[in-house]
Amino acid sequence: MTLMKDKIVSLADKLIRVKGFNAFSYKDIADPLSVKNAAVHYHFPSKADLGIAVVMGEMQRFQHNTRLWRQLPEDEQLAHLFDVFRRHCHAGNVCLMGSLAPDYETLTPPMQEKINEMAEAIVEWVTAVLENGRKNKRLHFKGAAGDRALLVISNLQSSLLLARVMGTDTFDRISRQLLEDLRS
Amino acid sequence: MTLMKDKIVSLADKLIRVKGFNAFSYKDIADPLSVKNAAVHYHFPSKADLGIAVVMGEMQRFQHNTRLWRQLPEDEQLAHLFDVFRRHCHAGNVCLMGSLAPDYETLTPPMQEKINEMAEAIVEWVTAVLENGRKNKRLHFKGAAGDRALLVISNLQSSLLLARVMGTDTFDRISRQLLEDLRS
DNA sequence: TTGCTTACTTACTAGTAAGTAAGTATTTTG
DNA sequence: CAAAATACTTACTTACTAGTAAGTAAGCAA
Repeated sequence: MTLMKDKIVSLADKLIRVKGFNAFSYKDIADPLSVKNAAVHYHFPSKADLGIAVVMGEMQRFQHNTRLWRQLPEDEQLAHLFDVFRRHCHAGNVCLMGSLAPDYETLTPPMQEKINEMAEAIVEWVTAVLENGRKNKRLHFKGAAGDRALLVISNLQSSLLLARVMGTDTFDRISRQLLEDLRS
Repeated sequence: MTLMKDKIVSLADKLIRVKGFNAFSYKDIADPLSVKNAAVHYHFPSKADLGIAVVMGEMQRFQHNTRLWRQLPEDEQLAHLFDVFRRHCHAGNVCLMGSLAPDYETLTPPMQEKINEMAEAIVEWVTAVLENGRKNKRLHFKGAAGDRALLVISNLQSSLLLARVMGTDTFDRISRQLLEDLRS
């Protein structure tokens, strides 16, 4: 767990969320950390390696968070997820999926694969929470839980994108509506 | 109405939707059209000029379509909009907003401005359709029409992104769910 | 037919991209 | 204490980027 390695991943994560994967360079990482671009290549030989590390970092945070929330009622677990996105919104970030999906066709197959894994992990978790929440009468919706999960994720992702163009209250308007729909 | 100029815009539109604005170059446009990159610069001095032309083209198509649909019942107007997105989905495209929003911070202010205009035009139209549809009992939903419009647009946008990563049926699952929610 | 405009090409610049080979200082290990 | 691994730097390459300056061929206009 080198310090520098973590700093590189963390900065790359931020750059992907703010500028997009194809719009940042190794220089954008090396300069703020006061190292040379070759130092970044030492830790991550190719840009795809760095991209994969960023996605894996996000997956670990997601797993860590959802474990912390496991004991809570399902509507509160969902509210916590919304809150993660809200914080990103106010930091001017979009979510990793929202940033990487448009660039998907320009990425290497191994990186595409990691993005697929991340997407499936999130869908799986939201589906389970919705399904259990409906059983416990804490959440109410029509149709299959899997389909509804896609709708929820799609909204969270896209409201961050819209918020960037139309202002941060866009996120709150969408997510409030969405959470109210599920609670009543 | 030069032929070449239209071909350039049309190809740029496709490239933005498939690879993203920062991932294509003038060469990607010049080569398939069998001209030199300077020819592209002749028509569009800077890449931002080209980007603006693409956004304006999309706005014109949107205006043209919505005018054609004006006489239809609101739920059918909405279904037509969904269909435009469905066709993009099956062509492997994401929508312009979905592609340009992640890159927003890397774009020039004039181009950001044009994207804002496009977003506002779409939100305005969907809001009006939802509002009228609720009056005519053809659409049913809770909350403000403007908030609901954001939710609808957010879903259309994001389901194209998710479809790219998780397969095209993702789009259909989300949009069916969404349209059923509004119709019942 | 002279002159202007349109739509390019040719040939180039300056800058930046990812990536690498070889060297070095520092720490770790047998 | 010597060897080897770690974490870099220096210096470089190759390839591509947006963008430009100058020239040209074809068509139209007075």
